[in-house]
Amino acid sequence: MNKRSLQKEQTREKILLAAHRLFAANGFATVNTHDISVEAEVSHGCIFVHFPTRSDLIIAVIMRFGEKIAARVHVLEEANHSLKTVLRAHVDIIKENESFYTQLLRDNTVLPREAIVQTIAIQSAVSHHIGKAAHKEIKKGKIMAIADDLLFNTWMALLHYYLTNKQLFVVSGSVMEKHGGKLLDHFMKLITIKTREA
Amino acid sequence: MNKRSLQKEQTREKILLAAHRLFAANGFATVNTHDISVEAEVSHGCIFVHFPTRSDLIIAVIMRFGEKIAARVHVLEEANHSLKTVLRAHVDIIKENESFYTQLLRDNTVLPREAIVQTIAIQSAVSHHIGKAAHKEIKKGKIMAIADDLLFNTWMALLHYYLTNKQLFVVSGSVMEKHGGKLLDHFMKLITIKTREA
DNA sequence: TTGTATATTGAGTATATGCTCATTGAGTAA
DNA sequence: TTACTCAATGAGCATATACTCAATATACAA
Repeated sequence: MNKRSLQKEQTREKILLAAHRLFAANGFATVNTHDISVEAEVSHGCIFVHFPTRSDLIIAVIMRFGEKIAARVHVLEEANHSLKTVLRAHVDIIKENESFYTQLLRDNTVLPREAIVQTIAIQSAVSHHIGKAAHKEIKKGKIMAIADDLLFNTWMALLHYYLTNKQLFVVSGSVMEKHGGKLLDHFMKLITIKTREA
Repeated sequence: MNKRSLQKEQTREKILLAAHRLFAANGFATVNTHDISVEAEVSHGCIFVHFPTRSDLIIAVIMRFGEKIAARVHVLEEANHSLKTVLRAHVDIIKENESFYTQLLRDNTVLPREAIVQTIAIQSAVSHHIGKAAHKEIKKGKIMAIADDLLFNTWMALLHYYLTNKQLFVVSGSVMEKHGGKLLDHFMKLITIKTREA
């Protein structure tokens, strides 16, 4: 690979990273291509050399994010984790990417179609692992028999509610950091079958 | 009141109703003032005679919506309803205003600050009634002892998740119509204390 | 009936922003 | 060294859209 195409690759990378940072901080709707070019320290026109349209750039940033998350989720595949372990890992993955993930939820309606498909794909992967772990514990009689979709949706709903309404729960910083553990315990308590002692 | 100011009032009303209809159908971010003037059958400039800025119009529409909901919620005040009855009423109120309410959730980030305050006020009113009904049933030992905020947030989270991700649950029409009952039963099952028979 | 007040109009302005393209200059191959 | 290639530039274009304002039409007061 020669110096020229290496340089091009690096510029593309700078733009992607700058866009990711700005989207995570300010959302997809408010960040414009000019802001991105300044943050990436390239000219405005340079953006369009690498990405034909603003939408294409957004899609590229989200696709890359999706791959990163997918790789993280994939680690759950091998081992035979308990439901609580899987959910804790889920919280951790979100925590590591909280800003960007939150904007993805908040600005979902203004995203290009391909980007929305990607966000759904991420959730499907998570759903698979949660469903698998839940099944085992339902069989063992540890947790209540709840339809797959309701169990998953209730968990996702809780996380998404805290993320998208962040301002209600923390002044600044990570919601998952502050409330993730509590949410996990709460959810487990709701679905666990209480065995009466004595 | 003379004919002239009556006419003015009617025009203002036409604009508010038209804006409400378009916002409910297409969201706050995508509907522009021109579309609203066409829907209201007034000139574009007329919008700004009644509302100095687009934001002011949005705030007016949302304030009116908030008052409408508050009046509906207020009915719960008097009687000594069970938690399930209160939640069912909540689902019904949302169902009656589902399109607009959903857009309010979806476009929350692009709304003017005053409008966001209003949406929080609506939720506070509901929260109050749910909390009151829940307390009684916790005392009676019918439902689990869960912190007020977690109980309310879990319920809101479920509803909001189904509303904002509508496309996952219905092809068209009302999500609450189709899933409201199921969600209610599911939530009650989660928080109810299971008494072992025999 | 006539003059004034005002609700409404719609062409026009200001601005934001995605996108283009002729130009530049550094890298590459002969 | 020289001719060519192409990544990068940034001034400029096209469009969308919130908002203005002089002109108009209608209601009201005398």
